[in-house]
Amino acid sequence: MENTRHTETAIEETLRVVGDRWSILLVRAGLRGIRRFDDFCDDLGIARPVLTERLRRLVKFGIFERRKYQDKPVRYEYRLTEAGLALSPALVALVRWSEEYSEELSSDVTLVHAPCGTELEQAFWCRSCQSTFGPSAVKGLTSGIDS
Amino acid sequence: MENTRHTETAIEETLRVVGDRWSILLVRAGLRGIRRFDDFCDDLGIARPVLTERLRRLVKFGIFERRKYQDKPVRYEYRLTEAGLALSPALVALVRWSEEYSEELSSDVTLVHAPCGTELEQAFWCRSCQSTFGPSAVKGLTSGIDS
DNA sequence: AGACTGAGTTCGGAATCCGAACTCAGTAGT
DNA sequence: ACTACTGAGTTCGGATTCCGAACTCAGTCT
Repeated sequence: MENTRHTETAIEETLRVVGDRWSILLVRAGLRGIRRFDDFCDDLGIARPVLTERLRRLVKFGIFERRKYQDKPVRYEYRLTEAGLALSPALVALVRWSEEYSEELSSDVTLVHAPCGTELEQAFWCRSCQSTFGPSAVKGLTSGIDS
Repeated sequence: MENTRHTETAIEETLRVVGDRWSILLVRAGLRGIRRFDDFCDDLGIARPVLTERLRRLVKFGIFERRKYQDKPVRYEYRLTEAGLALSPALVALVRWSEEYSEELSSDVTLVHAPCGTELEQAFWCRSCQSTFGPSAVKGLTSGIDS
């Protein structure tokens, strides 16, 4: 059995940035087109000081970009960067999980394939095999899951 | 523009369970085969009282199962349930994101397609079109993202 | 002049987090 | 029988983070 002691892996690092109660929600709000401080604030119900700090951090890590959109009174808005948009697969995975496993509470918008309206599934894609596959065929993720 | 006021959507609910600094890491440890209290504890470096509370919560929400594995001194371990395993796509998405966008720090194990060893990609799958597609073709996720 | 807007800051108190030390039942060694 | 050890937690006090409510500050609108 190999030893994976505490060398601060990449996901650990990532989750230190994005793994709190608000960050993913902020990304989602960003995807929904929200850009301004007050809008984030009352869409999510996040406390203002926390929002300030969270946005600053997400900007620092390149997930949002703070952009001036007006001069007269200087005003800034927050937009997702490419890296921020790239979090959408993770978000989709979470949305799908909640649809499937969180019985309680209102169901969200069901995600569909835009061209045809079919509910989507999520898969991994192997470029060289030209095929899709599920989590159990991913090496490096699990180890010794039986029952 | 529609109004998505505060009706506590499914992801919000989900992130209240899983969206803290430790829960996803615990799921990942579970996937790596870790099951016992002390092992979680020193694999992740999480404080004991926090681990206790977190595991209790994850059990309550059906992500882990607390199972007795010994009687003499009664001992319990924690195993991922089906719902817990179903979080792996989200985890994979995060791992892939960190590989791609978190330059700093040691890179993790690269995830590969087990049969052939090719680095995997993640995609959405439309059963009716029999094709894969990316986030931009998902309706219900974004709205008005331009640049 | 007075009210309003947007993007924050500044409070004080409440909830969480942390590490270190302790508990408790049983087992192993001498 | 005495001591040490194991695993799964609890109990502490102190540090950090969170929260809502109220405030600021520049500029605009009426």
